[in-house]
Amino acid sequence: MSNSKEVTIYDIARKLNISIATVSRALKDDPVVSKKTKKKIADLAQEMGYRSNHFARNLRTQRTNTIGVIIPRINSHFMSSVIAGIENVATSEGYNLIISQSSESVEKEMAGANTLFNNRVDGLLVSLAYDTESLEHFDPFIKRKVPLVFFDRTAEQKECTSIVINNQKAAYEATTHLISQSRRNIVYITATPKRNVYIDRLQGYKQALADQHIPYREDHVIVGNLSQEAGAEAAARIREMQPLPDAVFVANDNCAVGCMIALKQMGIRIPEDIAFVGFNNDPVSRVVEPNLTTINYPGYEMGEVAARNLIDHLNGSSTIHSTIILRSELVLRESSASKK
Amino acid sequence: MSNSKEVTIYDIARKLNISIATVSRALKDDPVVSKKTKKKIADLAQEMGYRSNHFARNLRTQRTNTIGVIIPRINSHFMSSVIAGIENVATSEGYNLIISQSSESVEKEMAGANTLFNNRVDGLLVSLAYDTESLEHFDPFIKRKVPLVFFDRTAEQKECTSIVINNQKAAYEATTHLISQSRRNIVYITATPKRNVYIDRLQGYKQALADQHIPYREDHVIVGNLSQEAGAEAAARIREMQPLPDAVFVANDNCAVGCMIALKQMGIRIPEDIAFVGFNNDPVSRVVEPNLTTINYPGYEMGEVAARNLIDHLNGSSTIHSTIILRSELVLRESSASKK
DNA sequence: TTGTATGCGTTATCAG
DNA sequence: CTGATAACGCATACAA
Repeated sequence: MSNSKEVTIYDIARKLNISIATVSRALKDDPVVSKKTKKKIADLAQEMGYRSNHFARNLRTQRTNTIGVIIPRINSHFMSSVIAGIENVATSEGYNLIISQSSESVEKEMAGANTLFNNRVDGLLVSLAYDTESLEHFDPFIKRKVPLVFFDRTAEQKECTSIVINNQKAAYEATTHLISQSRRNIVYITATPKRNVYIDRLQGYKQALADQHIPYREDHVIVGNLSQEAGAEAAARIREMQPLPDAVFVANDNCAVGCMIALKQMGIRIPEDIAFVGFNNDPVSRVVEPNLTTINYPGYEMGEVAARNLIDHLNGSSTIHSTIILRSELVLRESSASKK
Repeated sequence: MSNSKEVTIYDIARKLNISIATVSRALKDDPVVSKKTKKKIADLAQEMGYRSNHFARNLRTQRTNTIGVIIPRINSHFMSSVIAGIENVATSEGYNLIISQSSESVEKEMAGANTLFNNRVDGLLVSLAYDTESLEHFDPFIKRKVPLVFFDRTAEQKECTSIVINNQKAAYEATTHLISQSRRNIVYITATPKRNVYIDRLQGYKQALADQHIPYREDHVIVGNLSQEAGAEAAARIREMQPLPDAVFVANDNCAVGCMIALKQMGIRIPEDIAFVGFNNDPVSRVVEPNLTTINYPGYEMGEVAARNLIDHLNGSSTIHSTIILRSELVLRESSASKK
């Protein structure tokens, strides 16, 4: 049993007394080679444990069948769902995935982009770090015509598709919903509004207030990193506000939950005293008490759509959309019920 | 600006009037080439936008600098933490990751193994699907001496390292803790005890009962898929038990939470009527009310250790451990407080 | 310290 | 339908 040497098309050709060209063609299922020899070759390849050498092939064809993914953090419910969706489509289409985390750092994002560039990925899926501003580190891809698809945390970039939800509309609906529950003193907890998602949500919040003739108050916007801890800190600030706000809209369920728990410990009742709406429809939103009203953000689907779009692009079979907007919707739960 | 053609070491050599061998060596920082020429080459490479061709290199060296990962599901808190840990170590060591999800299906696991084999990954990190029994699909790797590291969901396999926690001990402690809180009628919710983790945990549960002279009752073991829904179904069964159990140990926080919520809706008080202990220290365990006592399972660390071990292995710098056991510990919270 | 020559396993071009 | 042969870009044994 010779198990330490790879079998190549040369080995197959030799045994069958034919040329490597024919073997290569047969293995590719090229219609030009006869069914008979094809079968012979396939059988022997199987028997000898042949596996094609991707490197030789890639070296020759200049393609890698690999997709690069750059994301801020892999271990959040939303992002891991996105990845799962991407993986699903990519695998079924014969693409491999190389994943790189930026950990919300521009430097790491640049390093990751560089690595993926050197790996010659066929295409790139990107969700940007919080404070990425310049997109220069993606120039090499653009120059080489490597297709780039942004999702969730996107940026304006010529010739690149973006996959998003309508963040402004979602935030508008969330806020309007709170107002419809007779809340008028509505705090908004968010991350720094630099990135599209946070800019748009803030916009939606403001617009909803304006449409209902409620003055926008800057001191009602609390900026943090949207962690559970940030939620608890926000709770402390809310506690001090005069008068006590009667609603809180949070750009992230996790943070909302941290805030709710902290407020409850202070004896504040939810939703009686303060109503809550979160964002993402993270599993915790159905565990916290009361259950959290939130925006359903279809992560898995977003991953599938992003991967599908990129692959279509690679196959040349894609009309280029500049932006794809997925449906999101408000999920009503107890945390935003009317005041008693 | 010629941006459509890749620059190679030939281009550099030609411009500098030296041989490609020297360029190749300089780029590898081979000590045999003089500092001066090295500098010249590095500068020009930079200026010309040279990037090394991994495929040509891999074709030559027979290494890929790629690690394959096979996991049941990427979108759980535990697994995405593991992946994050793996990614962190792998990237810093210059390895790429190819990730494949089995979705708990043996077939997909086999397909994934096959793909990764064809991709000639240098090494493999695996967490097995629920009901994988035969490990034949990993034979190709073993034959080719591709190192294999199992983590969490492991199996006995010669020459492979396993990274685990002491599941039996953890379950033993959890159960003993419940008994120490004066609970004696303890239900255990688990997945089918086929895979090591579930076999060991069941063993720990039984042992704890035995050591405290509490008879083991088969009808107190509820088997399901450990989802939140399974937890709710388990709650219905628990509700029917005569007498009502006074404690529940669950092999997974998510499922525990589903069960708790369902029981609470039935008017059963936690922990007064029934105490709970979960497993994993998932974020939901700190959100559910009362907060869930659980076993802290260090996912991120497990990912780091697994990747580190594999890479050490690849570098030949590893003493081969057959099993590495990470520390886990019981985290006490309100769900398992003493009866009033 | 540098250069020459060869092969890694494919695919693609041309000729039969 | 099949075969011979030239790239693809790099690393390295051997020579100088």
